[in-house]
Amino acid sequence: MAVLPRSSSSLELTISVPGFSSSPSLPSSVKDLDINQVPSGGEAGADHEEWITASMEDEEELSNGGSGPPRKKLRLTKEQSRLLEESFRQHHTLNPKQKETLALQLKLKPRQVEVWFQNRRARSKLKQTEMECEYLKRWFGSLSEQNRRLQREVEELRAMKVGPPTVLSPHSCEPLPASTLTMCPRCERVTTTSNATALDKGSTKTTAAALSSKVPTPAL
DNA sequence: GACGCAGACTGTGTTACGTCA
DNA sequence: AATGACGTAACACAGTCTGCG
Repeated sequence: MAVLPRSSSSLELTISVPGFSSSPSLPSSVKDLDINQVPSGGEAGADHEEWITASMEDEEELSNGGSGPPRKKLRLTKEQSRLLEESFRQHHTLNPKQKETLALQLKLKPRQVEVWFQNRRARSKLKQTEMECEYLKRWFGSLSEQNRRLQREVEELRAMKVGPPTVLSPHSCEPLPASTLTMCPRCERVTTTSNATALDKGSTKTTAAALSSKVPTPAL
């Protein structure tokens, strides 16, 4: 049997939350979390996994005999789960040939392999969505805090009646009137109404704060 | 008994393919 | 021969049910 590669081409979600990179309050499950990682830890009854019910190979017609026996449920063995996970890491969908091969290998029915992959895809997606939700909540909190800081700074500057920040024009090396500086509300880039490049080397407190605190786009 | 996990099922939408007028 | 309508099978997905620990 071929040894499957460890590194996967599967879904990988790496999250770094601005301002939370080393926060002790940030659960390690959120930062750098790989949802494809098989949860480790002592599985209850680790080796007892057998078919909880009798093997289902020869009784697929029994389950729907009108008032037949209740739906039976198998429990995959650790080895079966491991192989399925490895396969899932390689590709999230199976073509009929792969499904058949895997089913033979696992001594399962192709339908069971198919169902397992369907569930695995669905639950991966669910986990990913939950993580993204959590991430966005934290990001929102970070941005809110940043917004408060900036508002406070603006208030302080207003209270001090500090003159507008001085920015040198890259062309003339003359100070630009700060009244031409604007903050784009959508992209949060500082621009000037008269010369958009004027701020490239801006060094005032306000602009430096605005630029250094610019939050990177989340890599989701 | 409540709860979460995971295997299984159901309903629906999409796509590919064959048939026929 | 080319084309569009139609039926069917296979598949993926979302939602749900349900057995089990």
